[in-house]
Amino acid sequence: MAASKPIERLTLSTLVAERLRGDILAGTYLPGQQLHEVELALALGVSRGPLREAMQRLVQEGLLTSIPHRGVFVVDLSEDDLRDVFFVRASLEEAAVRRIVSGGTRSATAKLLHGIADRMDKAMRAGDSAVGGDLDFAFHRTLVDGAGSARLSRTYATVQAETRLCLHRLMGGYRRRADLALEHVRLADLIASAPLDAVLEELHRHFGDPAATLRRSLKDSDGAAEDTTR
Amino acid sequence: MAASKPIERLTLSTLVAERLRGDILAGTYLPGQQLHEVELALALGVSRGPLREAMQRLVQEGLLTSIPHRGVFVVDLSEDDLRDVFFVRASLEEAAVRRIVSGGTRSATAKLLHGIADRMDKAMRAGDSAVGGDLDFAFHRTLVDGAGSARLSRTYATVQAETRLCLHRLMGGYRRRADLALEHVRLADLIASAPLDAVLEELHRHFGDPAATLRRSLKDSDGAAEDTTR
DNA sequence: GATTGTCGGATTGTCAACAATCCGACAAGT
DNA sequence: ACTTGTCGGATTGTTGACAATCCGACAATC
Repeated sequence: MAASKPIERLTLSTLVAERLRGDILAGTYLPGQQLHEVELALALGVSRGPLREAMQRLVQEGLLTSIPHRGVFVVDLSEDDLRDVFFVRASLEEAAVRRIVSGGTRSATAKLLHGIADRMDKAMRAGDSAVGGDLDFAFHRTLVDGAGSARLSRTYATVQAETRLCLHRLMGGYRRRADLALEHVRLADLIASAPLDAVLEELHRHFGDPAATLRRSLKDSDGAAEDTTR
Repeated sequence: MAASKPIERLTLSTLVAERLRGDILAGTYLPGQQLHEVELALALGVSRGPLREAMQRLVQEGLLTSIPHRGVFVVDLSEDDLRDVFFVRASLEEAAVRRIVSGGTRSATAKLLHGIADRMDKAMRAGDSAVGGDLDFAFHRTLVDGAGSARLSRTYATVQAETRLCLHRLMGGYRRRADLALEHVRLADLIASAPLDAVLEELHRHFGDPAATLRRSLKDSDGAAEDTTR
């Protein structure tokens, strides 16, 4: 007999949090939009208690903001927020890279990253930006997971969620760029065997300058296939 | 007339979260201890709803862990947890140092840090380890705050809280070491004007090896004035 | 016209009651 | 003796009702 995992129990508040997180990240709600408890509880078929608990979680994750006695609102991220998100994301990814390159997970991580980069290349060639975008996120998440630090990964998840919000809010979504997948392949190559400095340099190049990316994005609002970093 | 700040509204759940956080960090509850909702709500004079919301927050902060239908427990941190906490803390502090040294907050941050280090020195000379310990935490928090990143500071706060838990759980509290305050003075000096590499090197030295620190702490359980890092 | 005061409606915050879950103790069956 | 089934008690999870808060609209006053 195969060994089994314990059955995972999920409270209603957990399920509600997951649903809301997905909807927020999918852009279902406008930035700054208020989530009305009574209306939302009715729509989800739950009472307000678990909904409040769920929203509390998302407030902690940075996706919602709560004003006592006024309500809970979807965050409205500014250009400064974008800069901050990118700064923290970059810091976390760098920390992960430092650990991966100096530790025992280097080749395993590179292998996973190569897998994702290849699938991302295929998706891009097939013109499927949505899948490509998801794989882009997965690439970076896998990179951070490669450090083997639960807390680093958990922190990264929240910041990555905010990145998605920034994409919707400030940049009009994930955009395809011709060589984006190849950049990821290159990163995976470097992570496999390059010196730390070379990896970090490429990572920096890969991120670019968030503000400049934003400005280009706003100028090219009719979609000139310009880069949007993840 | 002086300009006034808006009056801050606090929900009961916020107040409960703050109280619980303080009590947990003060070691009021044993590692792994269950917090019983009915009993605790009675003791705090609130209903279970706000208490549940508060506990949800602390679960997100990593101080509590929730098992559906079983209850909420104070986290029981292992040696691996200690390593992880220290790794993430160090990563965040490094990221802060990189930004401070390359940005415009260098001298202001160093000034604040010097102030704290001096007060810490005085407290240590006066034999007041508790104040010294609090100042030690404040030093590092101020260092991270100097990066001017709200998200970095917020993340650091949660990891620092876990550090305090580790101290209680695994190391028997904050211990005084003769030259600890001077180490902080030295760090503040380096942050004021040294090259990045020198600052980072001293920061690494300052942290030491968490596992070795733990082992020394367990061996010296009768208190040989050995270092406990923050 | 500007300022102050009042009120009602919408919404959030809290509470207490009931439902659901889980675990341990005990009984029954093999 | 070991395994399976049942039940009760303790606790958590959810619900709906009531309390509290806030804001905007409107009236009254200067």
